[in-house]
Amino acid sequence: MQKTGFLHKNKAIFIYGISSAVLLLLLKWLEWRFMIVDHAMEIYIGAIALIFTLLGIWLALKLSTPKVNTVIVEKEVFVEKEIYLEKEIIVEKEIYIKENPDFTLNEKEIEKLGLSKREIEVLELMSEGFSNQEIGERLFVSLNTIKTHSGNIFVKLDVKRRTQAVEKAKRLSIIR
Amino acid sequence: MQKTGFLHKNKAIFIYGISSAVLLLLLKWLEWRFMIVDHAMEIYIGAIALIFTLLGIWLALKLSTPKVNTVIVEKEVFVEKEIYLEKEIIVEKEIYIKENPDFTLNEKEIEKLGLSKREIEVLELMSEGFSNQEIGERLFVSLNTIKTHSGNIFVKLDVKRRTQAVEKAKRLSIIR
DNA sequence: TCTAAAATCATGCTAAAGTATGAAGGAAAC
DNA sequence: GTTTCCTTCATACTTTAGCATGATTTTAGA
Repeated sequence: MQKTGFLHKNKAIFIYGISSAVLLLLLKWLEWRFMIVDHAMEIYIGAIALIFTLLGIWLALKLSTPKVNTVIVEKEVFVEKEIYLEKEIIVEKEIYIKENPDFTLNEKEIEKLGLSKREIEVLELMSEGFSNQEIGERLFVSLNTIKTHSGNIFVKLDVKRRTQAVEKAKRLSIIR
Repeated sequence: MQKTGFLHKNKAIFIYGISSAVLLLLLKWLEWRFMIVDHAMEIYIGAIALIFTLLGIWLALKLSTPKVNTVIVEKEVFVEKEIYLEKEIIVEKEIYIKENPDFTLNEKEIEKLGLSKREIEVLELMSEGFSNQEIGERLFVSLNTIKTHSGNIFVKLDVKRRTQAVEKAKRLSIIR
């Protein structure tokens, strides 16, 4: 998994390495054919050039890779679902994103903003795309109540619209 | 278009190829010049080793640096101020949230849904919490145009509201 | 060059969202 | 026992969002 990933990511480098090797061989062959210079010397030089190029590449990658590895946090995983229907093989690949596994609720932020339990509930349903009416139905309260809640949420989050509220709440890890 | 794209993408490789060719010519010349000198060989080999090592490092860094850049994108969230009055020590903590580093745009999904470039743009601004009016101003088009776009987006995404559209688009990796 | 898709804009309308204000019951804090 | 905050609900109003429909202009592909 990691090796293939490495190969894939550094494809250009390997392509270069291989192509330069091929080119060197070609040049060697041409030299051999026309007997211009001493072969042993040329092969020696070529080998050194190639080896030290690869050494340089290896060195650079070895020294720079750790940086990348420490920063990468794998968040998304794709799950593919295939549906086969009778004779006609309809393959529908629906791709979902798994929920962020390393989500930690930012309770400190909630407290700082002064958001109540109920407001968080409303916020969560908002983020799932429910209308105020639907949220009210789910929480068994009236539309007006949800409007009041959402209004208070906007004030506390210092935003103007629900879309902004959701964006900010997610950014602050108040909701998933 | 494709050829230029290839050239552009592998620019570093071609630059490297050309420069190494030039270097080889230079070394060739040096070889002829110092053929008589005793320690020419050692110097020659050493120079080649050094130069090709450096070139290898340069090549590797050139090709791997962009990956590093895309990984460490950070977004400012808020500034937390803790003020201690007794000792008059003011501590400022800046807290950031990392943007998802391994986001890959799901172009297959975009194509399947038939979303146009402009619609994606509108979708992105929507996800940032902008109103239709504001989106229109940012894209230099009228409110009505954005309404048309957003309507088309909802149909294509099979949703009823903008909040749902944003939620689904994020889930499908159509937007960040 | 012709054509289909994309992008633009408009009007009229309905639905939903958001604002402002007030009020009342209940629980926890002081 | 009063105060404070949370939750609930209401009314009235403004703004924004969304729907349906039609039309024009660009743009890009066959």
